[in-house]
Amino acid sequence: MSRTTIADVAREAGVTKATVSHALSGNRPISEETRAKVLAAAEKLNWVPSQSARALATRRANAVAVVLARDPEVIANDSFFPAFIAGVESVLSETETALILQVVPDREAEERAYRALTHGRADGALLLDLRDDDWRVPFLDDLGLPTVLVGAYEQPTAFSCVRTDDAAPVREIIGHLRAAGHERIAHVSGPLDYVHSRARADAYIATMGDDALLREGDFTAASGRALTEELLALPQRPTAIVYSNDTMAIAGLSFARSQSLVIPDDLAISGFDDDHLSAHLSPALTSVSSDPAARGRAAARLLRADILGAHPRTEIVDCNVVHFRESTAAPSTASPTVSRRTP
Amino acid sequence: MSRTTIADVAREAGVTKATVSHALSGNRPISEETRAKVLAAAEKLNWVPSQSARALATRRANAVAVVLARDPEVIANDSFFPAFIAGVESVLSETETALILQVVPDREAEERAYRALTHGRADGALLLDLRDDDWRVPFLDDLGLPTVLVGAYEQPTAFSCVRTDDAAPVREIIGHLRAAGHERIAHVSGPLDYVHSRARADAYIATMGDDALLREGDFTAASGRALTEELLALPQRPTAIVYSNDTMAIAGLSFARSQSLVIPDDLAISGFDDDHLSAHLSPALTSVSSDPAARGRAAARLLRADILGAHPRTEIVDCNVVHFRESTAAPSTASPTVSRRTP
DNA sequence: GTGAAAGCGCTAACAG
DNA sequence: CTGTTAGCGCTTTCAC
Repeated sequence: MSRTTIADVAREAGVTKATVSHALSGNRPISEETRAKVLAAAEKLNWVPSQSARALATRRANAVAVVLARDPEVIANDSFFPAFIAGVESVLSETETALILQVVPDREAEERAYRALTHGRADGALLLDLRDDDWRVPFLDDLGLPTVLVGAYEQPTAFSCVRTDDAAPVREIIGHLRAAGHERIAHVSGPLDYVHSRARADAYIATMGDDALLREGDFTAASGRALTEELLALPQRPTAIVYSNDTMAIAGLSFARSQSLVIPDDLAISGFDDDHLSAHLSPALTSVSSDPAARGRAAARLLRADILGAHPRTEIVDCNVVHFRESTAAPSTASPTVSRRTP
Repeated sequence: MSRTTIADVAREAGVTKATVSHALSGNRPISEETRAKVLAAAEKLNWVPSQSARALATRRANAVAVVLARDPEVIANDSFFPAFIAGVESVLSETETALILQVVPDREAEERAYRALTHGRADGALLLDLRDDDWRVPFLDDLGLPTVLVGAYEQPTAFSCVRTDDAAPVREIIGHLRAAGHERIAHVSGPLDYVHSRARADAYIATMGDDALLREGDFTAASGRALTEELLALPQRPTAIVYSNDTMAIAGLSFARSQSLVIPDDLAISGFDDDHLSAHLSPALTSVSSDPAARGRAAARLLRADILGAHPRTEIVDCNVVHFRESTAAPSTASPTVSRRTP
């Protein structure tokens, strides 16, 4: 392992440890000459400062954390997460900051995880899957851990926040469906205590005027199927269903088909998240893409600023784009189109 | 932050720091009575040992790393990765071990990342996306970082390895296609320097007898489309194409359709990885599921053992299952079937 | 501009 | 069974 330490480098360069340290950090003026000597020695000995020693001395871990309290199966089927992480990483790597990922089974484990992280493992955290009145927000505030909320958290908070407008695409889809003559438009939401599910459902209710055709799912294929079955069994069945993710939409589409309904003639369908395969389904699925990587980048930048002591702020990353495809096309419509950016 | 230290707890409990340390670690016999006092004090002061101090003292980071040198877009569209990580985490969380994720743009950055990790950030690494003669293998060996290879690495190595049999499902699919009367069966592979692409392509060549209809793609939809176009333009076009992932298969399927070919009547198609939407396509896509979570768990367990000083060993996680669906069904075949485990 | 020395918070000999 | 004493490898005052 790391047998060579800063002392070896100092000896090799003929200076003291302090000089080596400063030559690398630039925290105090160093003559060009000695700096060169130090760098040469470091290079020669192939030395890299120990992160753990540095973390202890500076009280900074140079790492941020994402703790996920999700079922592994849900993680595996989520198209948002990997792209989000990729975005986060692209920013963190600029400053040699590591990303610590932790998946926990329950709340107790999650609290323990955050406590451990706070004490020397991470300098900040990214909070996903926000819920109304999320317990983690005051908890992390208490812990004093810099945190960025990803999602439209409504309660007052001192944390930075990356939001998107989830309502606009819902309004746009419903508008599109209505223009095509649809009146009985249903919505299959995600769990309504998630703020993003809630925002979409609220936009649906506001646009439709009531929640008679709203059904609460849980983002799994199973719930998409079950709720579609329920909706199609209504005396006045809906002619269109707006789903809160692609997985549920596909499951619903399959079920509707198994009942000999033709999509979109008998039933129009739209999803959310724009899974990379959705455009290739047949019929191609109308969905909302949301540039998770852009949101990851924004979140990472805000967190970095917060850790450095900046004032928390909210950034709106408006990247939701509705892709209208065959699953909502009127029978005559030929080629799929992409809408402009949602306003 | 962590203002309370082990000294505070020791004072509160009326013992020394060493006793506190051992009361928690169990590294030496402690009377039930003092242990209780210590735990009570720790609880009261809400103390959690500092990871960075512990890491420095024990020369162990209690973390393992995964470094990914991939394009963010590829990460976002990969169905293997999130499930694999979830599996890894399920094992790591048992021992409070953190997972450090790092995405790097190029080889230079990757080397730096591994160097930094070795020095106090991580105790081991998981290597994905293995290539023939992968430079990382000797490099990490040099660094002395315990490592587990995920994939069928063929060169001699002192590292532990989690392998699967990628050849068996390819043979099974080709056998199935031949039984259905197909003779001109093509293969669109991933980059052939990836060991898993290579293994699948080799199985294809061995089974077919030649590589006349083998085309090398890069796992992206664009390459799937382009190579399908190329294959379908042949004087004697193939009647079946075996793709090395679902993304390329779907892109190929879309293209074939745009040429008015009927799937599977005019062209049979199969994928790999069994994306969660693949079963819902129309026609449903024949694909190979490989339980990435199981492989993640196996890799994490091997790595933990290696870090503890166990002898490296190779574990075969045989979890590839071919799901025969409509895209390879003979026109008459009614319902999709699932094969037995590949032998 | 550089050196010397004192920690950061914990673990691990070594005593007793 | 418990206390004492050194460090782990770095950063950071404080002198010079």
